[in-house]
Parts: sequence; C-alpha cells; structure tokens
Amino acid sequence: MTRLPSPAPSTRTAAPIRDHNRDLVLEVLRCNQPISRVDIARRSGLQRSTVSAIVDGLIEERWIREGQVLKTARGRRPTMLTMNDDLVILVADVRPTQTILAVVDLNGRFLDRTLVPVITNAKQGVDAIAEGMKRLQAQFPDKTCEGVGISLPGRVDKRSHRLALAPNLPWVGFDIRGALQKRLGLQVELENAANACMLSEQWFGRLQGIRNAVLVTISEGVGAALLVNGNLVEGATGMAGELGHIPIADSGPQCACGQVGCWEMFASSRAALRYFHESAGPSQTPTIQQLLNMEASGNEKARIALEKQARGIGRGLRIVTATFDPEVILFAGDITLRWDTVGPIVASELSNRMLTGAPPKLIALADGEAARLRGAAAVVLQRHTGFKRLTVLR
Amino acid sequence: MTRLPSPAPSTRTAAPIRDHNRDLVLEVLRCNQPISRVDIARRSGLQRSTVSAIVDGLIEERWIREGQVLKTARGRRPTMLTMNDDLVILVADVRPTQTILAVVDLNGRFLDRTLVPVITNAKQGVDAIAEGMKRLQAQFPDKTCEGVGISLPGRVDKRSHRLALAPNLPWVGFDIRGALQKRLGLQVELENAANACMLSEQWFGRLQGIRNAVLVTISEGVGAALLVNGNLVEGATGMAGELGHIPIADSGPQCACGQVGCWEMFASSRAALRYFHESAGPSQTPTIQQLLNMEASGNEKARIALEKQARGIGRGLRIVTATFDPEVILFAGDITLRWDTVGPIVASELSNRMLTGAPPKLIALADGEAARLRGAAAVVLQRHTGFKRLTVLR
DNA sequence: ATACCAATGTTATTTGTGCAAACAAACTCT
DNA sequence: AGAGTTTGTTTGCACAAATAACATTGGTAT
Repeated sequence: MTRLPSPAPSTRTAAPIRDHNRDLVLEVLRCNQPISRVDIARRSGLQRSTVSAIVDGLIEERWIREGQVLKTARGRRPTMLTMNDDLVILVADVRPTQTILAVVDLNGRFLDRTLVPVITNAKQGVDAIAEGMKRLQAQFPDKTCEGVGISLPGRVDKRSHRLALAPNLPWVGFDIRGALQKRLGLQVELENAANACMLSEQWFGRLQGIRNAVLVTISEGVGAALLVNGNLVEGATGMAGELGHIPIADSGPQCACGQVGCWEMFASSRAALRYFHESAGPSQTPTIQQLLNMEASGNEKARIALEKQARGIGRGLRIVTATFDPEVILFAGDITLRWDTVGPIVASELSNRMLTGAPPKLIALADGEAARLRGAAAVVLQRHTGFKRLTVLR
Repeated sequence: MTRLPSPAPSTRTAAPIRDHNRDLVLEVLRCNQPISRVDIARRSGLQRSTVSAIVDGLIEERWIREGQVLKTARGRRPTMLTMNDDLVILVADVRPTQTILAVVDLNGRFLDRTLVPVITNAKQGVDAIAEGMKRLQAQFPDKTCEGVGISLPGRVDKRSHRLALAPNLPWVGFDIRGALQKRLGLQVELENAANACMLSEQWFGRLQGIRNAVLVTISEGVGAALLVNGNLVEGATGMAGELGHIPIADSGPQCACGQVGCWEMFASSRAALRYFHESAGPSQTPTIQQLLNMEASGNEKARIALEKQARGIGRGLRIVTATFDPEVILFAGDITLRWDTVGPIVASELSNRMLTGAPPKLIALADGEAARLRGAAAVVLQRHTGFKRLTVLR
C-alpha cells in the first residue's frame, strides 16, 4: 500500500556499452599514443564528452595518464595521453631448453629479463619461476604489477587452466596457475606459445587491424595459431591449430605420433636435417643452427636441404590458405633466420594454386622470444580490458 | 545565448543493447516455442518487464504472436507466444541440374515447392526464378513475405553480392540480387550452398547451441562450410572453406583445377565411380545413383568403391579435425544415401589419430535439398534479426 | 461467500549510458 | 583588449533495463 522509494538498487544496465566503448578508447589510445582526447573522439567516432568521461575513468584506474601539453599554432593546447607505464606485467616464456622471465610494460617494452634453468619436476620448476619473478619484481619497487602471463610449449585447457598436451615438457596436469597465484598473489594467465605470438602481433605488432591470419612456428616441430574474425580459434576442446600432424603425403618417415606423412616430417627443422643427411651422407651431423649457418655461407647441400624444407612448408600452407583464406601468414622459429632463402620458395609454392584472389602476405617474425613474452603480456591485458578486439562503434 | 530545445535529435545510443536483447528474446522464443513471457525471462536472464516490452515490440512488428492461454494448477495462466507463421520467406535452391523454389515460414516449415528448369543464360534464368516466385507468392495472399533467400552452387562475394566462383553455373558476375530485387520488390540475400546448409542446422536443426562445426558436401565435388565460435568463417576474400582442392596425396589423377592430389579426387562421388571402374573394368558405366543402389543391393565391387571413397573422406577429415577441433562434422550430398556403409568407415579413419580428446560427432543430413532451402531462409532471418547468434546476457 | 495464496503480466520509478549543444579554458594574432 | 580557434567540460535530454510495487487471474482454505 505504501510505496517505499527504492533505497539503493545499483542497476548496471548499460554497462556493456560503456565497457565496450572503454575498450575502444583504450585500443585507439594504445595504437596512436600519445594522443589527445579530441583525437580519440575523431578516430573512435565517439563524442568528445563521452571520451572525456571514459578517459577520466581510465586515469582513475591508472591504465593511462596525462602527459605533456603539445604546442600547436592556434587554439587551446591538447594534453596528450599515454599508457601508464608504471603498470607492468610479469611474463615467462617456458621452453623445453630454457625459461626466460621478463618485466613488460603496457606498451610491450621490456624493462628487464632473466634466465631460469629448466627443471623437469613441475613443482620445482614453477617454484623457480616464482622466485625469479619475485626477484624481478623487487627491482622495480615503484611499478605496479598488473598480473602474470606465461607462454607454454603445449596446449592449455581453458577450463582447468592446466597444460593438456606438451610433448616436450613434463608439466602436464600440474596446477601451474594455482601454484603461481599462491606464491605471487597475482592473477596468472597461461597460453600456448603460438597463440601468444599471434596475440603479440595483434596487440603490439603487424596484425593491428587484420582479422584473419595464420601463424606457423617452425622449429623442431611445427605448430600454428589461427585468427578468424579477429579472434583466436580454440576449437571445441582447445586443440584447434594442431597443424604439425596434418597428413600431407602418402609415405615418408614415421612421425613420433605414429602416423606417416605428417606435415612436421617435411617442414620442420628436423626435416631439413634429414634432407641434408640424405645428400651429404650420414657422417655429417650438424645442429640446426650449424646447418642454417652453412647455408648462409654458401654451402650448396645445405641450401638444397632448406629448399626442400621450404617446399614442404609451402605444401602444407596450400591447405591452410584454401581452408582459411587468411590475409597474412606469419612465420616464427628457426626458419626465420634464413628467411631470405626460404621465404621466396614458400611464396612461389603458394602461388601455384588455382583459386583466384590475392595470395596472403608472408611475414617472418625476427624475434620469436620477444613475441612470446609480449604475447604473454597481451593475454593478461586482454583478460583485464575485455575480450573483443578492435570492434567498431557505439 | 538562447538555448533551443533540440527539435528532433534522434539519438540512438542504447539501440545496440535493445537490438541485442531483442535478438536474444527471439532466439529463446524460437527454440522453445510455445513459451510464456515469464519463461523467456527465466531462460534469457532478462527481467520480466524488459521481456514484456520487447515482446510488445516483436508483436507490433509481427514477428511473433500471442497463442493460447495455458491451464495451470495455481496462479494466473500464462499466454503462450509463438513465431508468427503468417510471415514467410521465398527461397530458391539453385543447382547445376535444377532449381527448386519454396515458401518457408519462420519455423523452417515448407508451405509449397515448385521446380524451375535450368537456363544457362543468367538473365533468363533469374527471370524464370522471379516468375516462379511471383506465382508461389500469389498462392498465399494472406501471408506476408519478409524477403528472398537464394542458395547458390558457388562462392558469393559479400561486397558486390555477386557470384565470384561457380564451376558449374555460368552466372558469375551477373547481378542476380539486383535483378530479383527489382522484379520482386523484396530484399534478396545470396549464400553459398554449404553455408546455407550450416545455417539451416544452426537455426532449425542439430547445431543449436554448438559453436564449432564443419559441414562437408560430397557430391560430384567436395565443398565445405566452417563454423567457428558460432559464426561462419568467410576469410579475407570470402573464399574460406574451399576444401575440395586441398592436397592430400602426392600423386593420382589430375584435377580440373590443374593440381594433383586434390581431396576432391579421392572423396567425391566421381572418385567413387573411378574406383568402381578400376575394379569392374571400363565397360561398366553406372551413374552415381546407380552405383549407390548397387551397393545397397549387395554388389561387392560397388561396396569396395564406396569404401575407398570413405577412406578418402576420412583422410581429408583428419586435416580438418586437427585444424579446427570441431564438436560436430556434418555431411551432405550423395554420400548420405549410403551413410550406414560409409559412416562407420569414415569414423574409424578419423579415430586413428594421435591427438587426445573426444573425436567429433559425425552426422549425415538426410535431406540436403531441404537444408539448403531452409538455410536460404535463415540467411534472410539473420540479416533481419541481427548478426550475432545465441550470445548471452544483458 | 470471503479471505488468502500463487503465479503471470504491467506500470512507475530509478539508474546509467551516450549524444548534442552550450560553455569554459587556453592560446594566437591583430 | 578583443576576435578567432581549438581543446576539453558541463548540462539537458532520450532511451534502455532493473527494480519493486501493482494489477490480473485463477484456485483453495476457512
């Protein structure tokens, strides 16, 4: 009967719109910094007043900060905004041979790096990472750490946040995330190395604005990450992108997976070594590095081996391009060291295909280690700032 | 100085939220009809009042209608809501051999079908479709037509709305959409046949709630549609999913595309005929239909041919599953007629793979024609009701 | 009969969001 | 000093959803 005025209902109706626009502002700012509020408005299509309100919030949350006031010819001077590089992310690139730790700021710049030895025992290995990160963090007492990102050489189950498949790292099933969170008191994110590379390029590199891309890592094995419509493809069980073991030939040496004809057996660095043995004889046993160096200094048999590897790569990529029709294909791993030899061959293999349309652009990543580390940081940023990338408009 | 009250500013700020929730309500209603307002609220997570407002709008727009009032034990009786099946969509399934026209309601039910002869001349062919559709529409004067959807045996360029690639239909480049819109005065949407099948299953069939799936059409050639994260994959230039020509073998007969080893040469119905010739001799020249019938009645050589084809299919699918990790793989085309023979072989080929995780479920579509027609309707619905599918929350 | 209960559906109020336009600030040029 | 220009802020408005009170519609207990 008596109608009480509602006391403090705290509705959060239009929140998704504001979140979305917040992410949009952050995206525009990140990619164009330093930038003024008005310029953000122009580039995002939002109203100046809206941008102001959102920017206030972002400064409050310490994501961004006001920088210098620009000198212009006429009118009020714009105060430039930048990402707040007092916020940092602790990242690790875990590899079978070594683990690298680093401190990365919001712009993907490295403040410091260290090395941690590999420990096969999962608990001890993760402990060593935690210790190293603590030491790193202590070196920057005036920085605030936003979170921890780990790049791993295997598949991460998105539900349990554990390694589900990792041929070269015996940490499968161990609760890496939980252990680190407990030791460091920070939010931890895990991601597959290839996916991390892709995210690194999307956030800080050459994929800005690109919606469809494939990234192939070519080292001892072959791995891949897939970007479709601006999002990483996970698949139903998180296993999408296991391209190393797609069958591309009827015969050939048996793969560790038990099958015959896996792409990996024709396109990996190991395959290049096998090709070299076949022509130079079994007495020659260079490492991959040595083989690449031999080719660089003009060794003909090394060149032929790499050429065969390049054709193997191209063959599998024909499958990938027909399937995805990507704008860009990125390459990471050993092979990028001799890309001036391998790249053109891969490109020509790829152009021998029937389908119309421009072939995808091929790009070799010079520094895979940096990409994995930055990618680990990008995972953390993505979790904190919203999941959509570069979506447009209000 | 004088502040005029803005006359007709037409802000549309919160429109995307309303649109999204409208789509959500429509989705919940469509999949659970007949359903009451309260039940929609429960299932969608929206508030009852919000649902009421949106439902009013949908009734106003004639998308849905109130139905019978349910008898319940206690409390006010709910009035059930259903899709308004006075709204229909005119659809066509254009094939190289024949074109079928149909009238479909919002639930994917067929009200009528007709046949139109194939005319190689594009203008005349489209005219024939327009005439047939006009006649069909005239049979249902009390129904309102919402739009026109066309399934085509080729790739549709999303920008120009024209056929960009169609080996078996000489209508490439002709403005089918423009011509039909002019003749019929209705919005027209074009879509590739495999994509149409996928959409049909997503809207009306067995893909409801499934986010990752692959659909393979196996007839004279091999085609595919890809569903990733609930959306069809288009690729950078709209060519994604051209799986018929992925290389799966080193050797074999040359394909029409000029390459050797295309999947199509091992998995299509034509491949099955070739296998049959190889064992039964070249004097035997059955059609595909006849071959399938021979197998059904116990012909051993026909069985072997289909078995070889099944292995060819499975081989390519190993690539597809490794790449996408789909929950479901759907099959359409001739092959589904003998699925009880072919299906188990494909499944066993697929289970011989290293990667962990449950293998995808395999489903054969019994009636590809109906799927393409319903899919053409789904394209129209999708354009009219928003592009996102089954996204959650407020 | 009357009061009460249990559900469904509606209405009024509150909150949060963006836009548009007016306003304020800061600086240059004449 | 004052006009012009550009940046950034304030204010009033429209719109959408949440909330909670209210209305509706039947059954059932007293």
